Amino acid sequence: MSDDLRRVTELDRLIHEPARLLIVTILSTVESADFLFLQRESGLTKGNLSAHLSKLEDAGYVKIQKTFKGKLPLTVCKLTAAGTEAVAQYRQQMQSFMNLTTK
Amino acid sequence: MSDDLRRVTELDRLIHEPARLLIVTILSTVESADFLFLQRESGLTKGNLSAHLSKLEDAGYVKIQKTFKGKLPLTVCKLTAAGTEAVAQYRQQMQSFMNLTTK
DNA sequence: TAAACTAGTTTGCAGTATAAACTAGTTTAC
DNA sequence: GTAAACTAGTTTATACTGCAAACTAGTTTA
Repeated sequence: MSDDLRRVTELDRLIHEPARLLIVTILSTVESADFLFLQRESGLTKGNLSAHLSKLEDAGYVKIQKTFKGKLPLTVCKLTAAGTEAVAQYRQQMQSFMNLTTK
Repeated sequence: MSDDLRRVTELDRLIHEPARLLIVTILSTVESADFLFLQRESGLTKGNLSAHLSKLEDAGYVKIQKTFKGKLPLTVCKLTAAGTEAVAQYRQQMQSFMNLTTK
């Protein structure tokens, strides 16, 4: 009876975490973003952002390129195809869930 | 600029957890529900359900009444006014977030 | 009266989010 | 020239969490 409702427990926890949901959402609005841009936009601390980015990278959702801007390190992040797909699916599942009880 | 987006990190974590989101959503569709009904509907294990209910109770979101059905214990759960309000707010916040990028 | 069942709760463990502390290098001040 | 402050991150420590297995307390069945 509440089989549809139950699917809420199948949400991708990697995306579900608010800090990461924020990060991937920001990333989905730009072609790519460097670390400091993400930090400013998200308001997360460096440590926190770094840890979340590593998880997203491990999951294959974000590609991280380390280069240099002049002599300073520059970390550029970009959603992968898998990441884009995961975000789309998450949004679809969450919206479906919301629609089940909103009306 | 992404101030609106950032609010996603302010979501009530107590409600955000999928298992609890499921529980409170089920509770919001009924006047009250006993433990076994919730277990069947949610598909959660007893231990898990018990632990989540305790958290919701501690938060004041769910009222738990322990009685007996004949000689067997019966645990009846019910959303409190605060719980109903918290769920409504969560839904509103999550929907706002979704609307920011879905469009 | 022993075995199986009911209705839960507690415990143990593995995983998590977070900020503080750290690393490695660069620029500025004196 | 070298000490202090800054940049751009990563690692570590801690406190919290979700989860199922093990347990509790009582009841019914054999």
